[in-house]
Amino acid sequence: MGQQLPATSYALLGLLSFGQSLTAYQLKQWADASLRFFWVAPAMSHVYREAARLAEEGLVAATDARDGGRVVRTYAITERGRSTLAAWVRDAPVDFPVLKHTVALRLFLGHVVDDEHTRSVLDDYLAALEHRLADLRAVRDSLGDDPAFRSAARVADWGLGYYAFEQSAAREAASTLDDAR
Amino acid sequence: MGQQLPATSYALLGLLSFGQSLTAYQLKQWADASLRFFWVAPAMSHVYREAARLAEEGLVAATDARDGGRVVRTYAITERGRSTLAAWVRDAPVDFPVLKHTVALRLFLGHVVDDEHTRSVLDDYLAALEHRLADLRAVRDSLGDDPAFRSAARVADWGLGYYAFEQSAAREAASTLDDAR
DNA sequence: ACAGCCATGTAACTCGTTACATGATTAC
DNA sequence: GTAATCATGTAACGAGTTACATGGCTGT
Repeated sequence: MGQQLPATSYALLGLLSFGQSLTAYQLKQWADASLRFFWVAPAMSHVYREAARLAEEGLVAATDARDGGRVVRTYAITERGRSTLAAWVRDAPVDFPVLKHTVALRLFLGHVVDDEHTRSVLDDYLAALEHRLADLRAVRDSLGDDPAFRSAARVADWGLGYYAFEQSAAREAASTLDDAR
Repeated sequence: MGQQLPATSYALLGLLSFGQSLTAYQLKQWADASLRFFWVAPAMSHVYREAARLAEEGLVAATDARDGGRVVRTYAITERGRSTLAAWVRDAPVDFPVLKHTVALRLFLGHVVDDEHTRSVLDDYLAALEHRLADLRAVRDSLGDDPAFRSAARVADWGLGYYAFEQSAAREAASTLDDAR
């Protein structure tokens, strides 16, 4: 009956709160397609460990099914899981987002290299942003205005705004670099 | 001659690249005042460990001075440290920022609670943002337009823009919650 | 005298990663 | 047949945290 799980556990538990039962493998896929935009996408082995822990805590129920020659383990959220999750979403104190922004760190240390190098880091970042933005846009489109995914859609919109901001900030930083010459 | 250090090591090494020698304690203070806005602020004990490692690698040089009855260990970046840092800033592949955004996660899971609870999470977040923004604004002001801190100032501006974006995104999310009623 | 900050670390632990290992199913 | 994907895990490690422990200096 351990409480106060790490946030990643709640994140995975949360993926099971949308109604479907999922295998650890599928959980990882959903994490890559959704959590990744505002949270860390946990490694496969991490997902297996977390799923096992949630099952131990009784927050999810595991069902083994035989699919031909192999056994597939599927997880479903339990009543207790649902209420534990709700309590966390409702009552946890807000904690401030943590950013691990390597590009910003390298910009911060720009004085140790020539500006053209920093400039090219920003260009690479802008290219990477383009890809992420396309991925997220696809996710957002798939959510549509289905009321079941309204909360997810809100976060997707937030993410789209964030990426757009990152683009403009990177472009702005690049232009101040160009001005400096 | 270990290479490819974790980014946090480069971050701390980078704090020593601004010209001053610092104790581990001061390193922690500088990290809290600067890195914190776009990177994790490492725990005190973490800083001590990293400082020791950097010294072992020859990237920083430690000097012990006697200050009355106690010994104070001060770190300065070495030539090798400076070139290692520059090589990382210049040549490391861009890696995409990772966000650990608990508020977004809770918004994502909004369907498990009543909207008013999600709404209050957003309000708490807006209040926290206000504080952060004030802190960062003070940092930004202290940098002025001193050319020695031009790169740092660019990142501070980026951060200010980010917090402003977060405010507008949180307000927007809050207003779609209100509309839903 | 006492509080609060400066200063330095160690120990134990958790989170999260990469590497390793295995094997069944599906599509070409 | 063979490659890709589905599926499940273990082992070893590294990053980062909190708790613990110590003691000097500084201001009131």
